[in-house]
Amino acid sequence: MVRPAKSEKVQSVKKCRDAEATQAVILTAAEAEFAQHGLMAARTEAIAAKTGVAKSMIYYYFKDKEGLYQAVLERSHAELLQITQQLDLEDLSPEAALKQFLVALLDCVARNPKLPTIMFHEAVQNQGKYYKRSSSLSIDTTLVNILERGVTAGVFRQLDPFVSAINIMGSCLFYFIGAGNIQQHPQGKRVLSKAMLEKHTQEAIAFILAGVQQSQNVS
Amino acid sequence: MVRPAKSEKVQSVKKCRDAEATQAVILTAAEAEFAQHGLMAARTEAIAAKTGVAKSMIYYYFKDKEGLYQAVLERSHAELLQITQQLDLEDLSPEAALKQFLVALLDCVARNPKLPTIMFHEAVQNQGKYYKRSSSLSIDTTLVNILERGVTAGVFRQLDPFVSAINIMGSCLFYFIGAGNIQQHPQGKRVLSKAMLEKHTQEAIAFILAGVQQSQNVS
DNA sequence: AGATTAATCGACAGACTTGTCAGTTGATAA
DNA sequence: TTATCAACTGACAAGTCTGTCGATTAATCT
Repeated sequence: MVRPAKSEKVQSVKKCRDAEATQAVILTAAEAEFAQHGLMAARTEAIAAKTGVAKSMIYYYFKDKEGLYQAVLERSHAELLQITQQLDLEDLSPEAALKQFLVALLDCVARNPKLPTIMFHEAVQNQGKYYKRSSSLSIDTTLVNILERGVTAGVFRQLDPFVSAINIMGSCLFYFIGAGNIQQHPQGKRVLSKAMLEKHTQEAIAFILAGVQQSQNVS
Repeated sequence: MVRPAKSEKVQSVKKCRDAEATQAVILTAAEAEFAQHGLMAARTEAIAAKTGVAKSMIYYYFKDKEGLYQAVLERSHAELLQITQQLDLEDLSPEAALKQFLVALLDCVARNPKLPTIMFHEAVQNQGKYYKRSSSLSIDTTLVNILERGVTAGVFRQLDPFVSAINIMGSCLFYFIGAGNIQQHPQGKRVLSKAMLEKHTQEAIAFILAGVQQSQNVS
């Protein structure tokens, strides 16, 4: 789908009728709409209104609402998919692997804060119909594997890798899902501000690493 | 809203036309539909189809879709609200209070596994419009308070109570949000089976308690 | 400059949804 | 038994939403 450079000169002048730019703004607007409402409740008219281009452009470029939805899904998952795939954790200790994994995951979602919400909608409403099996599954199994290794090696406590993987993902992603709703920031900082995103990353990593280790005093 | 016993004899014979029973089945069907789709994407026709009664009954008893939605919200939050309010944690140590809180919360959502999903939809789609401020807020501040006490007392590590409260809630609730989507159970057990719910409760409590404590080896 | 094609728009047809209403049926009470 | 009323139904009016189509405009090529 890469457009062949139709002429040698790269014109950086802002074009009025730029197919790629139009598709991009539609995708961005659609991402916001789908993140908030999900596939069914999203309104193509609302998406069009946010872009400034006519509603028919959606159908011109993406066939129908479903096509647009899939495009949004693919675009927003691309980075996560790529990052988790190029992660090579086999040689690391379970603790180091877990930390590495969390850093990558949290960094990725901090840059795509709408991703968790989109994933949620997809999972709940469409029961993952639009996931062939790609991202979220592979990401989950990666985490399960790390946990299994750690338990076997005795460096993690006797946790259930499957359930714990879900709970860990919850610690990482829940923040973003609720973000739109949470008004009460600690000292007036916006939840998705750079400072708060960094804080959340730190907190989540510390919390999770502590959570998987042997607790010192079992009461 | 308690119906006054219209006659002394309590008739346990199954009535064909029972207003309360009809409302109850509508509410239950609506709970499922709203949990999966949220307010906008929920279809009154789909709700009616699940109940077996005519669609117009929804409007007869609940005025409109929004009225039904609010009724569902109130009914599904009632228990959580009541449980968290009658929790008296002031006199307990931070650890004991946290454990107590988690037991109550997890027990409640295990009995109402659709609640987290409904909360999620309400938060994301409607930005909490239908929460006056009731349940989820008070529950969150309760947890923040416990964490603050624990940090001040030095029994918890130097965590950010606000962010950590969200992450903890994520550990507790995320399991239920994804439940409909997760097929792969560890040994073939269904995610919402009694055994798995109990396992999740145990795992979440152990994970969270370990997560808030000082980690033994700070690498 | 004129022709060609891709990008864009606005209006609209068709389908789907909500909410209403007039009428029917079963329970209760006189 | 009959009257009355609440519970209930199916058909439909009105509104909303998706997706299409012919017309229009900007860029590109010759």
